[in-house]
Amino acid sequence: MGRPPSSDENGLKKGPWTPEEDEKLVDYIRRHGHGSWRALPKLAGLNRCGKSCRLRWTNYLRPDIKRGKFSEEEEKLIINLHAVLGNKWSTIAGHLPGRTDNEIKNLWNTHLKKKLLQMGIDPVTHRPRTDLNILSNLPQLIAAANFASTFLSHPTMWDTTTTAAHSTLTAALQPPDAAKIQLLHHILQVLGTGTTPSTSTSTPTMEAMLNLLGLSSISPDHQPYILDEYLRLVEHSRMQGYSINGPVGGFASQINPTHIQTSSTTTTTSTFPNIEAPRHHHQQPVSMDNSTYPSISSSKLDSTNHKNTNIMSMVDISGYKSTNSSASPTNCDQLPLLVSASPDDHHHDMISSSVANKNPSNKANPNHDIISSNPSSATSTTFEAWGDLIDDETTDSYWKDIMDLASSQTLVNLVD
DNA sequence: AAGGGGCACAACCGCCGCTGC
DNA sequence: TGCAGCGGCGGTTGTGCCCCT
Repeated sequence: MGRPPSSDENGLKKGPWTPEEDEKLVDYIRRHGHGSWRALPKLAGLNRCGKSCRLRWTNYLRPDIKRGKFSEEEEKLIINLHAVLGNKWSTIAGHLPGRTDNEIKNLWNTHLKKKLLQMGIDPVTHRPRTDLNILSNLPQLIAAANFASTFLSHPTMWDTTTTAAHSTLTAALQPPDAAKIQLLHHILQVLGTGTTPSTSTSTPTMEAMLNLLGLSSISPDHQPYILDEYLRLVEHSRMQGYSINGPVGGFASQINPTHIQTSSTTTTTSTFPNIEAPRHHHQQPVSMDNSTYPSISSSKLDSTNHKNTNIMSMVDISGYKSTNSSASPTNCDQLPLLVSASPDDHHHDMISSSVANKNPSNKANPNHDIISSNPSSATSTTFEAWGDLIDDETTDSYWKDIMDLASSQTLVNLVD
């Protein structure tokens, strides 16, 4: 462990300390105190720089150092303190007798950070991870994708506003992003059922589907139409050669219209007539086929019976709610407070964390009250949400994080 | 049994702020 | 007031160990 023995340009030794050096240092400090660290090495007969001696003493040789595994209480305390103080390791260490800042820093970087990430908590902000904020926007994003698909298929529907959205969305739906769409489907599938298609025997209700897709604010008259588009998008992805593997395919098959149920009735195949039978527009890309929507006139959702089975509420970050009102350093029984994950916070988080990176003193988090995420109050429009996503220069990292997330059981745990 | 990857952690590096001259 | 020295701090690196394949 440590580094190979080496020396700097002044001939001073660097690297791991030998037992002899340790003994010399301890012996000297016991008899004389450390005094000036700069002068100490010479006086103690050490061929080290003062800084190296100081670090060795404070991080390793000090007699009051408690070594060994951190207890669960200590870990909780560190998390709580970090929520309040940020990366002020020395201050945090001051609250843990016998522990050094270096030790705590190492523990944080190798252990606690991952632990929080696994819990879906951003270790920097101690808020629900921003990718989860993105996830809270996914219904809107998917709805936007559906609209895009709609516009692609119905140029006559375009007006100046939608044309702009269309071009944005068309770009967003280019092949490289088909994989993203597939991933979105996958995630939504997980969010929607809390299980994988291969193991799920449940069928989503129409209400659940609509909420899942963020369509609750859309006129009920148009909802089946949009849903149809959604399924068409899935099919389109298939047709484009972006194989919709298990989960996504399972998702689509789960939405078999013959099994979609409203809260009180089972819809008939007339809602999605193009699902069961081979659909002519499956034979070509979504792009300009304006002969679709055979179902539009006949498909009517029972809008009077629109029970709001809000699937997204299942991933409401209120699940993270902490009951304490302040993250007191002395309260180590609870995990640190978490704050709003409302989509509005997203960019704010990005900015503040960016500022925090410049100014460590800003890393400390105020003890905000928790506001549960509310997809309905998300980014003002679906197009804006989509635009935000695809315009954001950090999009790639979001996707990476989402992929990480999707590959873990975190979401399932959240839903649970 | 061997190799590779991840983890743990000691140690180094560079910057910042305080203090004394 | 400005500057230099020093201590302290946070970030990063490098290496041995351990576990898994």
